[in-house]
Amino acid sequence: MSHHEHHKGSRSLEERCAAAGLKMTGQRKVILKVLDDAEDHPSVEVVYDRARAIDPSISMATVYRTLNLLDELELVTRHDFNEKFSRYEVNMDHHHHLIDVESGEVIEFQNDEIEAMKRDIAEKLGYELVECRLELYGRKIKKTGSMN
Amino acid sequence: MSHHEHHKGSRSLEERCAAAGLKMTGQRKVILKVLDDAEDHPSVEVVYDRARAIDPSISMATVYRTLNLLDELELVTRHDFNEKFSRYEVNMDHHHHLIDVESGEVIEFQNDEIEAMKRDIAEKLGYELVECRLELYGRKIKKTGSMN
DNA sequence: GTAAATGCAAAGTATTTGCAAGCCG
DNA sequence: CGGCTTGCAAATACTTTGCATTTAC
Repeated sequence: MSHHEHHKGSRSLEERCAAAGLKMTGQRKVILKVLDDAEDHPSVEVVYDRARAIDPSISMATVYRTLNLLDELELVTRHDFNEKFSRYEVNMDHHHHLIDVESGEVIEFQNDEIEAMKRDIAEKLGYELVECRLELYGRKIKKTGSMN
Repeated sequence: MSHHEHHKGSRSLEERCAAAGLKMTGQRKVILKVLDDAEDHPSVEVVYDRARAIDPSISMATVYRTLNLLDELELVTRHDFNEKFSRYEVNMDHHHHLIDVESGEVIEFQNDEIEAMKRDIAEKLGYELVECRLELYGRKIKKTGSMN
């Protein structure tokens, strides 16, 4: 299944923003739709491009301001995958990322054992876990035997 | 024990750099010493300040160039702890970080179970684990009962 | 109507780089 | 000596911001 079909209560970003009291301007709607539709982890630049494809009047500043706003509201998550810019993703279910070091492809995964272990480790160090970031960087394993 | 007393074969950064064929200029020696002595995870700015305290002629550009060089040689590790700048750390034993969200304090930890699990997850996704990044962000737990 | 949001351009930060001069090996 | 290093300042790259204008509610 496509992983961005609003599992989380089936509320679109737009609905969640409206609920937060944000004014729904035309530009905002477009940016939110772009984010909602994204199946990847777009950079600001990419969000900007996709938004402009719908409404060319949208400015970079608005994209930045909107993303910062959404980040503060915790409606999106900002990622720094060892690049010089940020990537964004709508905050749906909690998960981590495996980044293909060769292609840059990002794969999402989730693992309950890891979740428990993280909380455990933090606790043992005297901390309550507030947030966390786990990124695996890997190289695709070539299958041997069935060489196609 | 202080964790930077050269466990890794007891070789100082300077020795490891010389072995890599780098020219040992005065500035470089100072920067390497600053890094070797650091018990924390200093930003470029901090490395710069500490280096200048020893030799005021050292420039920011040199600090940046040196850190990039060391990073390429994998003699230091660059971290992005959700700040707008990078922090560096001498590459000793493998470990992860717990960052105190209130004070910014960074605590190092290591856990074999997590290591195994990481490799496992990557493999199940068809990847060979090349690198990884695990950061826990937490809030210090206040002890109840013994209120001091 | 009013506060919030926008576009533009200018400013800000962190980092990199071109170039002439300096220094290690 | 020759090439790696350095300092300086200018250039980059990403992001933020001041301000006048527009817009949602």
